[in-house]
Amino acid sequence: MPKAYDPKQAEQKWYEFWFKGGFFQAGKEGSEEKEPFSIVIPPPNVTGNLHIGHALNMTLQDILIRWKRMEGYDTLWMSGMDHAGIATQSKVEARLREEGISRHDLGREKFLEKVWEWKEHYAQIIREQWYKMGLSLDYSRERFTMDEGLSRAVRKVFVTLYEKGLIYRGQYIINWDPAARTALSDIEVIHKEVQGHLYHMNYPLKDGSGFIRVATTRPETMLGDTGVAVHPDDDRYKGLVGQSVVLPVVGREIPIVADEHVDPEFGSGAVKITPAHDPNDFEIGGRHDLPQVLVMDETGTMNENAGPYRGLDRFECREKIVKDLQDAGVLTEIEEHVHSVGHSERSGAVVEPYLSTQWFVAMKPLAKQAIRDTKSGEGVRFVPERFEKIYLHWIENVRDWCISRQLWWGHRIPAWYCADCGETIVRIEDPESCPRCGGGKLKQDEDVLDTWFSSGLWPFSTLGWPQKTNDLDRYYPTDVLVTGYDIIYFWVARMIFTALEFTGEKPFRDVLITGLVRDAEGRKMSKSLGNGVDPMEVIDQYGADAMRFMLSTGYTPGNDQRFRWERVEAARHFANKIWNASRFALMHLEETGAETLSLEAPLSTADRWILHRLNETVETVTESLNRYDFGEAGQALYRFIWDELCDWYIEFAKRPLYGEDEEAKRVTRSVLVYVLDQSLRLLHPFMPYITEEIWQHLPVDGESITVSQWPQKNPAFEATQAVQEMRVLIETIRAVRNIRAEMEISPKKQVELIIRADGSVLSAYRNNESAIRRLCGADRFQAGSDLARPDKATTAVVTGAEIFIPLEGLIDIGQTITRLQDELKKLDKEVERVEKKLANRGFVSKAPAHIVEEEKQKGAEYRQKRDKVKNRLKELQGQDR
RNA sequence: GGACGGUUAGCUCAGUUGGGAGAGCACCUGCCUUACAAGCAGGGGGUCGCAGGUUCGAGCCCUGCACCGUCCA
Repeated sequence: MPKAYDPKQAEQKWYEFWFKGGFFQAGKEGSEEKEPFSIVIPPPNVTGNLHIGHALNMTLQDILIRWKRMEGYDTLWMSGMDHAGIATQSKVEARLREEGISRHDLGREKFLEKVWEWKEHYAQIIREQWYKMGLSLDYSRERFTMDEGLSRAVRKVFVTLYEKGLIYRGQYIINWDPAARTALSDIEVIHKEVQGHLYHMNYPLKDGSGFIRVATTRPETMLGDTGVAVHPDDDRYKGLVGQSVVLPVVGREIPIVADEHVDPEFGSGAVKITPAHDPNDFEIGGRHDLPQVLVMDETGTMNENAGPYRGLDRFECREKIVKDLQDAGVLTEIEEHVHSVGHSERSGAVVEPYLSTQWFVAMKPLAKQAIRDTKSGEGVRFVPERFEKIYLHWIENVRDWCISRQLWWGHRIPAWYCADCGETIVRIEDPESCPRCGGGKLKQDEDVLDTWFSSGLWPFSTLGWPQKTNDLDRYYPTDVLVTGYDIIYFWVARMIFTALEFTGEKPFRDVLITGLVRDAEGRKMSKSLGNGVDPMEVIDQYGADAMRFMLSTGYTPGNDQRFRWERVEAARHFANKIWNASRFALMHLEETGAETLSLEAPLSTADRWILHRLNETVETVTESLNRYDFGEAGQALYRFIWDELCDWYIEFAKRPLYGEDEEAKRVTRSVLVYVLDQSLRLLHPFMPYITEEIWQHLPVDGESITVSQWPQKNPAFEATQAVQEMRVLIETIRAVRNIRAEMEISPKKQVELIIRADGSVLSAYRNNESAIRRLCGADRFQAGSDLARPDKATTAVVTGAEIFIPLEGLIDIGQTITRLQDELKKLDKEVERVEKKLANRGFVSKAPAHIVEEEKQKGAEYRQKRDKVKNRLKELQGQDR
């Protein structure tokens, strides 16, 4: 094995091995008796490359799947991608634009061919990125939202909801994206605070008796005004209700109406009403039968109703109309005003509230069951819990969902209109003729469905629904969904509604919510800032395992994390550490091969200690994963492997391994192989490649670590005595090293070590003499209960023992005195603290007995240590004079 | 305006039923010691945002405030 781990060489090799071995495939022969465990992938958009957020999300899922697979479940990680309507279509259109053509030049059919080509191209890129990340997706089941099967599911849902009256078509104010030229749903609109203006205008009363003053942030919409509204209780305007004003520029006569909805506190208390360009005005207009006048077209350009402003962009129009109205004395005041303006989530364009005919889903009836479930505690469990409130608040206030999009790329709405009688026909199968008049002139609705309509069916449509397939039966409902908090409304909530409605079950038991991966400065990664991190670049530089470990550990669930290259580097160092520990182990295994661990064999203190600690680590890692606490699991593994296995166990093991005692060698090798094997298994879900690479070198049975058994806690490994002994040994070795460092004793120089102790502590020293000699750099060693204090020796005191290092006069005693005085100060403080606590009657009577007992023991230890230090000081100070 | 998250070592962050403040990186010192210099050994560094409260005991629970951030209206 080479000195450093080379990810590139391992990654491709093992991924191919796994892939060919079919380890990722669910429901293979022999898995019938296993319990199923399933996750569906949040399908990435086929728009392009995966970003680091995907890498995080996918890594977490892969950890869960690999872990459960090792625990013996029949695991399914459903693979697939999303057609991503607007996003994909606009990318393809942009590409075409470079060639100087528009989608209209091509026509619908030809354009869609181009999009399918694009899809195939990027799907392959995405698959390759999945491979590189080491993901154990079931590729044999990969789905696409526009597959035939999934499209059937979409139609089935659409038709069923239509027949129940939960899908309807109508003319309402929707959010219009003038750049993408399509309707949007409410949640596709991002509201941003914008510094704008409030324009005050005086509309002249028809009878010439004066003006009524209105205020607006959007003066260009005045062209579409069809009324002025005031609050019915507003005394200022009581006499004016029922009268008319003459709309400036347009000359239209419009009524003054009274409506409860008007806020008398805002502006002058009178508002202009533009029913075709504002949702509130639409409502008010409806109540008062006001006409609806659209003044813009679908691109945000003023139309023929805008009179002289026709042909102007809406923002140009604003500037011009403000000037004109000022000149005319209508617009009398402009105030600075901060208000919230909707922007398209996709195109970034300012969204236009726009009157148009669209399809909607009535959400309230669908939300009912989901709300009931959550309130009764039977709903989907959110991890972390706090996201449940966010979800609940949204479903309780959900509004109807505009699902039609004026795009070509997507599921075409299964509605046909009869040219002869005007009938609307909604069918799963394409109709041949009109069922009402028998006419054959049917035209399908031009629009497609919101992408999220099909994504909302993902957990069951991918498993074959509406057909009753084996997969659906076996793997549905799924166990957990892993996704970001940014799509709780878009996706998670909608999956829950539709699943409850169409399958009668929750789509998943738990939903694990992840935070965002931000840049090192804490900013959101974005294309415009150019601060995004490409996961492929990270893998290229540090390996997939390092990236996975960095992303999945060391942060809090649900919180954002910052991407820092130093942390990836630290993860790579960790991988390398394991690599070298394994090299060490394999070096000693070469000659003899495998050894089976036997607890009957004469195990050393270190052997029993590391097995005990392994036991605890198995428990911590398993329990943490059960809680989805990847950070804790990762930390436990890091500490165990680096601090305990490498820094202590292996150092202790060197004595027997390099020694002459063949039995001791055998025993040590058996423990080392066992602990390494088990550690690699625990680490495998996090770092699949390096663990497989090493595991394949180890003399253990099994085809692949991927399908090896997950470690179990072994009660026979309990060894509290060994833990106590190791504590003393480690404390002693540290004390000696500390002395050596402070006294500047060269690492090469051997010293003499005399330890005074008795009872079990003494036997611990005697049993581990050679390890202590090695790790303390002591070529002469004595331990006993009644050893004489040597002259000219420096001293340290550890729990239950005194340590002497004779120094042959080359060291000044003053240094030792200073060190012991510092030590004494610390101990005095500790003793004082404990005694104060124990003197507190409240503490002794109210604190739990075991806590009080612990304090007493600590107190005894500190006092004992302190007394020893004091005695030594006295002796030394006497000697110094 | 409402809700939520954050504020802990120079930096990035852990800290799970309240019981002696931790990690990684950075920093200082000494080491190419026969797994690993991507390493080893030793070391310095924090009034846990502020103010109250509950408790024998608060980084952790309660109240208020400040600042940063997110979502919703």
